Amino acid sequence: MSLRYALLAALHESPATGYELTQRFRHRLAHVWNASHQQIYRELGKLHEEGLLTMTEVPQTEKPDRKLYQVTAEGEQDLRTWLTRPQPRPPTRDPLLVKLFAGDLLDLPALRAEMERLRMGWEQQLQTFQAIEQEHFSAPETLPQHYRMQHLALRRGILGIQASLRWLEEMEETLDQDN
Amino acid sequence: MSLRYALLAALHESPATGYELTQRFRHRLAHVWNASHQQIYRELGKLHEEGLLTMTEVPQTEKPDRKLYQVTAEGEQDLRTWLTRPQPRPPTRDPLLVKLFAGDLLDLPALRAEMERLRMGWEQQLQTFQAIEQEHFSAPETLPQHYRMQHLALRRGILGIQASLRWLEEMEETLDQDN
DNA sequence: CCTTACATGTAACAAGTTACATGATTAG
DNA sequence: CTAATCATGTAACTTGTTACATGTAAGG
Repeated sequence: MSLRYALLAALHESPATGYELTQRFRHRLAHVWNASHQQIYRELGKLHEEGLLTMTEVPQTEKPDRKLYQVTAEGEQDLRTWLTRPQPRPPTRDPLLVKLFAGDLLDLPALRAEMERLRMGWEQQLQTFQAIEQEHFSAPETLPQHYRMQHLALRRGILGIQASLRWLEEMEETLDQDN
Repeated sequence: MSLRYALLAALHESPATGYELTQRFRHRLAHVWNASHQQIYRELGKLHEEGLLTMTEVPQTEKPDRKLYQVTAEGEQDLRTWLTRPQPRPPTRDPLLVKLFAGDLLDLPALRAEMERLRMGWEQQLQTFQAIEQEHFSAPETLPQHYRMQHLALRRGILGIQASLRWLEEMEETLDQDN
């Protein structure tokens, strides 16, 4: 349900094509809402049908035409209404934690390898996030509300990853004791 | 895909009915893998068809018969194999973070109210988790591996919530500056 | 030569949600 | 009288994933 509102919010920031939105979701929105290009194109189609978006075809030579979407007044109103409604918090579904419940069936070397891969991934993502923070949000007080809110979303990502890394350390300690 | 393995792991711990599994998922597995009773019954049916579980009907008077499921050798092997394969980390999809990207359309009073509700929910869950930790995991070194792994999953939940609460504080500060 | 970026999709399937259905017993 | 616990499900729908499809241009 939230995908449509994520799209409306992203398009409210600035009009875009499905392709551009896919990039935004992959990069700036990776720590907020995940969506593949298939989902995005499908949802854009629906939103357009329902009159929440306008679509303008921008012809190109030698490439498929770009389809530029913008939020309509109705779309903005829909988003506004959604924003006032309390949203459920996302359910937890983590395959790695599932593994921990398999007890003695666990393959410890494989688990350690997986943890190591995870750690590298998280550390890299943390660096990316911190670089963005330095570049765009180094003086938060001076920023307009719009950007401060985005900064808060990024902070969430950073704090989450830091907690994950601390947890990994705890895990490694426990596994070392076990041996 | 992981739901089936969560079920196999839970049933490996001890055989159970769909109803009992639903309770476990709601309580002990809430911070690991979420699933509703409909999903659980459906998946148990499939797993049984595929021969990964055996099912024994236990007659009861005046109530529907209980269907007790147990993992077969094949099921255990399937779980073992899955455990050695690296799993993707769960994608992020958080409606509250989506809201932060709506910029000037955000309804700040509604946001504050939502944060307050969230905070209460998290604090309560944290207390629950910490109570479980004290009761079952106060001397982690002395526990068998099986329980130590479950403790690690719980630690993940605790660290995650603590990070969430710290983030909420940051948010409140920012909103207060804004006014 | 191969991959990445650009730019759009369709089709089939798997997973997750919401609503509905039944029926006894116990606790407040 | 009402709600919760026990115990099972079906049906319809929405969301998310995976695989396939097309075609150019630029960079290493």
